[in-house]
Amino acid sequence: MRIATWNVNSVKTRVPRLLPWLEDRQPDVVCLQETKLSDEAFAALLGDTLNNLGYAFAHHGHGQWNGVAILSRLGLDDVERDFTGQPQFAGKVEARAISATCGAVRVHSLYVPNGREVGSDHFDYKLAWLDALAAAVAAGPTDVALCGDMNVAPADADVFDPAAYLGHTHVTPEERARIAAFGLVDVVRERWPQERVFSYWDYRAGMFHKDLGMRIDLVLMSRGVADRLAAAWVDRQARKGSGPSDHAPVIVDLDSAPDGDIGPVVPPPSNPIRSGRGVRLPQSPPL
DNA sequence: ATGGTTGCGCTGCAA
Repeated sequence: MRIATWNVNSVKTRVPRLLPWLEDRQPDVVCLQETKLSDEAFAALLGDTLNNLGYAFAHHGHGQWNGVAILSRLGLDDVERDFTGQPQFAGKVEARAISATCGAVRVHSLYVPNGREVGSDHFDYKLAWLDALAAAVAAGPTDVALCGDMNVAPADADVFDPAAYLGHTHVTPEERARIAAFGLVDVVRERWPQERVFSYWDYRAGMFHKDLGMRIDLVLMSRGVADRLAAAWVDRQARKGSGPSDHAPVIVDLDSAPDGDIGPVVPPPSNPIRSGRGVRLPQSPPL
């Protein structure tokens, strides 16, 4: 089971990158963020194409800003738009969260508020949003994957220069405490504990070329799901070339569930992180 | 090449 998450920064603009990427990477479940479309526009743009590729999909968007989706060819059940207690901003619940059950895992596609400036109304909104999400997830199924643009770098190693971010959002103790409070496994960092691995690079000033980025697109899994990990990596190829998003996809492969309800039963390896079993693409270093 | 970029949507804001 291959799960991917990608902030595409406008799915309409990104169609020429998204469709070849789906063909190349063959993800079973895809979480998209910043689609910037209404549900109707998303269905009109991609509905037939996705169905022909074997994906069911659920989209949640109001157009122009935000917008999230889940694509799945392993089932897409009990779709929920927003989450219980989701805070509003400027009097509105924004389209930043959608969840569904795919292959016995409760999958969330999330676009956490940016926060803008530390101490701003938007920053308070970000913290409240993460608190409410944690409560909602805790009340839900045990086997869970939070996927998306969390807009938080969990540790100093997740930014190119911690000093450059002092006083900025994405790195404050308050934001990092919210990520830790989920009590979930950050699977890319667990798999690559010492590597320089980013998922976002500003478009400006040649930041990607110089590999000056941040790791803010995360896959956070409950322990039982993370124990099935076969691979976890950032697909930097998707950030290269013409017309990329400013974010790269994160791709996670899971071995079959112990109950064998997805494909053949495979006993869990004694060390699933290092075994490399089930890898369908080379475990290239994240650079 | 005297250059912070891109997307949305039409003016400047959000990221």
